[in-house]
Amino acid sequence: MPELPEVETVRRRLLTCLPGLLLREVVVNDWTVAVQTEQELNDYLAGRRVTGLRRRGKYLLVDVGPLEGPAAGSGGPAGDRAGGPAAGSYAGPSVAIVHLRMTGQLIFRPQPGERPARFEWRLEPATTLFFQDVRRFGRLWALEPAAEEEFFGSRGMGPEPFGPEFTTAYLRGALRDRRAPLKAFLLDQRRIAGVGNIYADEALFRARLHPLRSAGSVGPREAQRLHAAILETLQAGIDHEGSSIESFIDPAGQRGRFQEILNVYQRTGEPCRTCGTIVERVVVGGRGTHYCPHCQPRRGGMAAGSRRRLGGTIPPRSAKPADWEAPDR
DNA sequence: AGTGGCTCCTGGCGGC
DNA sequence: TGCCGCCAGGAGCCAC
Repeated sequence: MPELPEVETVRRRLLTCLPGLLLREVVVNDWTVAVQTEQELNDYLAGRRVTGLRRRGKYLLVDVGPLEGPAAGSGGPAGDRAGGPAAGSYAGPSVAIVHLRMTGQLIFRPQPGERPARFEWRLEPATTLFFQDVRRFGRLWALEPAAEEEFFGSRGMGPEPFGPEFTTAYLRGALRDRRAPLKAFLLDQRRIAGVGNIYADEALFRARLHPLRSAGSVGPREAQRLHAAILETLQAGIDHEGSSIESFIDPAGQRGRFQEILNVYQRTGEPCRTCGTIVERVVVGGRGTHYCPHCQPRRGGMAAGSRRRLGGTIPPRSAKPADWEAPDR
């Protein structure tokens, strides 16, 4: 599932082929992914040249320049408005915002693939950017650059992990007095933008913190460890071009490699790579959560309800399998 | 305000 | 073999 490293991988790949191309037309084939009408999307995006690609948390932003061609000086594209807030005669630069959610894929190629594209960007010279999305959770928006701040502000997006705001001091302050489990805290985009289920589990393992510890129980040194672990885990994800656990592929059809070095995520019942203890799974906030009970001990305050979730007893440390060998480190 | 739970959505999988 | 029900999860929404 696309999280910050996967979206960053998509951004970097598109950066090699998309800028400079003219977006001729946006075609919407599935209205569940389009928040606006096709007309409005085209009012903002059609007839414009791609000027850049950015990322904000798990959102991909495609910048386009002002309207080009014969329509540019004549009050914008023709055609009846289909309703909703109108771009009208807007001819300035715009930004397209894409969220891949669970299974969204942006595929850059000349021909459609086997799966139906939820939307298509017809480009010049003749190529198309296809948006495929099995579960149809992905979304596309188009707006004026001036509306971008409001777009993210209304969602309460937290700081970028690699931005200047995300410091150890910020993290300590954000954790303070929160009773929610650490895992739920990391998934909350209002606290830190871009962390999802895979990288939350992996960051907590790296920081040696139990996912059910209440956020407020984390001490200053632990917060420092968590801060470093979040950055290291996300950077490792980017370096490995994302995790292809379910369906992630980048715009060139390449799979990521981060799943090959996962420590705990979806490794329930397998030995921890560090100590050999069997990796366990618990549900936190409705999300599958994986951890090593030895490397991520329960000491420190546990979030409300977590004792019951774990059955009220400390799980016994599992014996190392006979054929287990310590990995080279 | 903070927190937890439900919902959307569909392919894959286990159980019968 | 075929059918049924469950599971996966990002983010928005709602209830407490």
